[in-house]
Amino acid sequence: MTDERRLAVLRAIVQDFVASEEPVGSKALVDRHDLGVSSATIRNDMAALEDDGYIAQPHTSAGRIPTDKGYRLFVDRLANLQPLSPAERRAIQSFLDGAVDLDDVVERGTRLLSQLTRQVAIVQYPSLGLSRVRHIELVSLAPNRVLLILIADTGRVEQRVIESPDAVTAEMLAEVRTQLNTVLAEQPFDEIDELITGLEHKFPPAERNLVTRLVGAVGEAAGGQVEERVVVAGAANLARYGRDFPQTVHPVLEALEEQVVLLRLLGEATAVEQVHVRIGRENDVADMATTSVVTSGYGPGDRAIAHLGVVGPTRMDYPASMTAVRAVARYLGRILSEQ
Amino acid sequence: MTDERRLAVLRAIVQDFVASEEPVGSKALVDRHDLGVSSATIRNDMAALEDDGYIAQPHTSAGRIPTDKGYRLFVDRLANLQPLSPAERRAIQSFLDGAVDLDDVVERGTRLLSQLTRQVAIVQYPSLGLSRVRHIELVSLAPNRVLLILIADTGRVEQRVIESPDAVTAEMLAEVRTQLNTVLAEQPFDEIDELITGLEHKFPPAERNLVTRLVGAVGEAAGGQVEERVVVAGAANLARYGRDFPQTVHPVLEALEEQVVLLRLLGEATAVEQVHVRIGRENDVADMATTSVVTSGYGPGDRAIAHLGVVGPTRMDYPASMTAVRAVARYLGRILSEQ
DNA sequence: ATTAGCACTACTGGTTGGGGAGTGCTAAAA
DNA sequence: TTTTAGCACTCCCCAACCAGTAGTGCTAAT
Repeated sequence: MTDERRLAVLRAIVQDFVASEEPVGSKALVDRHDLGVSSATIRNDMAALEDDGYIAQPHTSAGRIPTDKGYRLFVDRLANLQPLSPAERRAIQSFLDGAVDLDDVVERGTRLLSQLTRQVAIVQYPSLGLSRVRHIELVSLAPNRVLLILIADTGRVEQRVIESPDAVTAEMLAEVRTQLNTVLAEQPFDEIDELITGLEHKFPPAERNLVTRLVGAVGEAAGGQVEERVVVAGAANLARYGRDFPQTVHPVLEALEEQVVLLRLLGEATAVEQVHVRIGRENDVADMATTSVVTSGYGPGDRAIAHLGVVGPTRMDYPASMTAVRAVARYLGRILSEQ
Repeated sequence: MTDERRLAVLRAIVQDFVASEEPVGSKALVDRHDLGVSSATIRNDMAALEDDGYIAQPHTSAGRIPTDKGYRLFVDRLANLQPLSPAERRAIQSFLDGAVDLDDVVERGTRLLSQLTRQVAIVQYPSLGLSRVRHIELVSLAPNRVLLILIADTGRVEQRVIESPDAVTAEMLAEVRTQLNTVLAEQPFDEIDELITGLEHKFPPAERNLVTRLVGAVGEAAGGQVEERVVVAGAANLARYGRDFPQTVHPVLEALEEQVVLLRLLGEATAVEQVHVRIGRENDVADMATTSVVTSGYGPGDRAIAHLGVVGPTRMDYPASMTAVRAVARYLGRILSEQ
């Protein structure tokens, strides 16, 4: 019994099961793939694969379905990512080219990804913490109310209203704006805190109170994971699978409404260009034990400053999802580098 | 046979069916509501109600369920909205009080509404067209790239990047900004187009090209329904009902991802304080024939400048939904008027 | 190491037969 | 005229049962 054939059998099982959504038996396998041996031989191989935990039987006398471990082996060693077809490539291009904004880019990217994979797509905005300051703007809304606008080099724009106990004059505002921009321009957001400490001492004592407050707000807005933003699209695709894991779809949908969960799913900083797959229980969100997540980092250079990915049932078309995720990540990265 | 009793029977049927999700029979009715007559009498009433199209039988020898027409009569004449409990009132208050931003308000409002009703909640941002300009800001991002920021009196902030063929100097930008603000401050957004036509003639010919472009972008951003924004939360709640209308949940979820559909659902300008109900086929979205929509306008004054609502199965708790929608609309309106 | 053959298992789908909830109708009572 | 008790009837629901079948594991032969 050659080891390669066993792997080929596993691959065939995964492919057939993903396609048919039904347990696949030895007979069906030899019919649809020319493995060159009889179904009896395949049965032996399957028994071995089951012993090793790669596949399982829903019940005796049923076909086999891949286990999480089986999928893992599949994506690690058996999945060959075919490149996108020129048509797909063009579709992506034209879909993303019309974008005018970062908002637009992220929005379209998410929709695109969900349509491409027919699954739930998640795209994170470029993380502020990993970007640089392009510009800071302060706009007076009312005497004691200032709108703070942060613009990052990725094109991301964040705004926040700051309430001030005292009235703010236009001159003060202009002065603070200038100071902030000279000190912070082109600096990484995550160094803002250090850079602006003590800035209020450049101002006359009477204004210090206000300046401290403004500066504090800048630091806060820039600092936290508070300001991570994530967009989801294609939740309807989950329902398509509903028939199979019916009572599972509700908690999953619920989980997908939580920012925190989304960020956890997208995972820690991976390198750009590297596609990550977490299968079933591998992702540590309780309600997601029956789903898999395919993610990738993306960014303008070779550092990932944001993540994107798709969520679907463990029984998904991994190669297709991985190619799509990688492709969209690349395009978004390219767009970011043009900003 | 008194007419009132027939209505009471309809009310009882609606209430029981909403609670139990099962067809309700004459026997069960007299058990749970003291109607003072026997089940045989109720049967007669039910036959009459069925003749008039208010209730229907899934099949012979089953109980009755309300038809769309029945629900309609129920909400029009039989539903008595009980006021919120003090506890609920406090919950809403504390939930919305923490909001710092308009974004925050809308976000929290949507979540609140979906939790209150356990249904899908939709909240629209205050329509730009119906707001007034508070401030317009132009920020130079790159020599030929300008960030346009529109701030409305509702606190809504819109931004848009404008590409310019020629380089823009800081002085030009400042001049345009001043002009725009003097002309437009406190003016309604939907009059912007008229107000800014010809503005470029106030500038030297060399700059006119650019000014036209900037001004055009302002008009465009302000003008269209393009810039309506809608937020959805609680889509997971749809799945709870999945068991009942199982293959219906997918198209509904899909429809809810389309901005256009959402706006159609929220409907045309209703007066503030007035809760609207559209039942089943009454709302003209094809995939929504089995869902009902409860909406209300909201705004700072007595004019509705935005809408919000919930979407659920036709078999929903209308009184509860209507009270919740009305309450949240009121609170949001109040918050807007404080901006 | 592979394969044919065979006994065995358990799901699937169709059929059958109470049991029950609910109805409509009729005739009597109020 | 309205209400009610009684009763026959309908049709769903459920469980049991029954082949039919797809699939397996094992054994013995190639």
